[in-house]
Amino acid sequence: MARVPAQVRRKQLVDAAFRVIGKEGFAAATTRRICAEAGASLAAFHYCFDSKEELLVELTRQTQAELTSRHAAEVEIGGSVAASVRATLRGYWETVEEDPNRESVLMALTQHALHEPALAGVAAQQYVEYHRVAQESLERIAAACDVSWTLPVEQVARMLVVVTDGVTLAWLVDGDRDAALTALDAFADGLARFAEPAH
Amino acid sequence: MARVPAQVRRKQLVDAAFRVIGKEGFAAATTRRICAEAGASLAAFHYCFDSKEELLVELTRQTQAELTSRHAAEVEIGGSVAASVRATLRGYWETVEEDPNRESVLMALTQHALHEPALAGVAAQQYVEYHRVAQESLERIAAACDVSWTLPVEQVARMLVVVTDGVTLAWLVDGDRDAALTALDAFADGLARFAEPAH
DNA sequence: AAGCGTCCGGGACAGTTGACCCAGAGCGGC
DNA sequence: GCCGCTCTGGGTCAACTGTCCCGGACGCTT
Repeated sequence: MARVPAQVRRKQLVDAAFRVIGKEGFAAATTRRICAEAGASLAAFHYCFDSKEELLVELTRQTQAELTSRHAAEVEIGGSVAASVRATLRGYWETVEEDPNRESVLMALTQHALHEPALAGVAAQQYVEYHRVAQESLERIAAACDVSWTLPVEQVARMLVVVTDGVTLAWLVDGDRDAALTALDAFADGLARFAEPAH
Repeated sequence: MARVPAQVRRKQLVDAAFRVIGKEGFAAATTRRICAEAGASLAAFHYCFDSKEELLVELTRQTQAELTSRHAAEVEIGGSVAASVRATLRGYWETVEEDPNRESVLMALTQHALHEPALAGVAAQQYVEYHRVAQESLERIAAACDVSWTLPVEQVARMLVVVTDGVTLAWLVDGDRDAALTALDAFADGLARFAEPAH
């Protein structure tokens, strides 16, 4: 087997875990399965990580970081508020379709974190981050379209996250892409009505 | 140990599994842990169920049945559309708060089902059922308030489910009850705007 | 070429898991 | 009483889990 620096090996293992969970579910992500996917040995695993838990924490952080970094990517904003919200939501959807497993993995990790004290903080922080990114998007929209939100912006941000999570969950279950996009657009219109011309 | 008819034992085991998953997560739901919670022996388990999987299927069905039966419970409808949608969503929220674990369990089961061919159908059907119940509620509202939906009702139904799922998921993670209720109300107002006076 | 820290291979460990088995206890009907 | 069905106790099984260890291979520095 190739000789690889520990830090590179770490990333290989994290990526392998991501693939395994996405393809076969959280329960399938045993140390052996992950190592096989990464083309590494068990010894390499425990050389790089003190425990499986440590791998999981790293995986959660990395997956979340990837997601929010894409969210932050620029989407064309301007014109009507509805169009801007729509573009934002569609931007999110692109990241989902780009790697359909990412959301599946994130849900599994969240689910796991709810009952694992060591991960609880990570999951909660993950959500704080989501809300922050959503809020930023909304503030950019308000500035670009010269409107203000009739509800506290944190509240609209939470609604945005609710929509993305809910739509994604439904899509994971029934795989109805068209319905997901339609719902996303309709919600965009709905949310846009919480904006009024800035005075 | 008490001598119990097999059918009663089945229900005891299903209920026990529900409690274990709710309290300690899906991974903790081993046959032994479930039996301990139910006060039964492993032999009793395999006398009642051919396999653990069978227990899981039964659990999914039962949990889902409980949920939808509560949904169908009457909520005061009438007055404005917004008030009716709000009452509907708040009715849902009551069932969540009544047993906070139910949603947690349902999410775990859904997550599990996504990667377990034997359960895949169950999860998908569960969602079909949700949409059906949501659609019924919307149609009752339309009739009671003498309005019609400006979007296909199946579409609004999906949005309703998206909202409940999304709000619930966020709440499971951060436990912010007030934010959940606020979001629910705001979404109710938003959804109500997809109604127009019947002509 | 020698030495040394970094990394890996294979094997082993104790613990846990789902599943199973069989002898026998309880209880209703004959 | 006895029979037969339903249920239970305790034990066993192979498979799998996360973790650990030790000897040795690599490749850089000197």
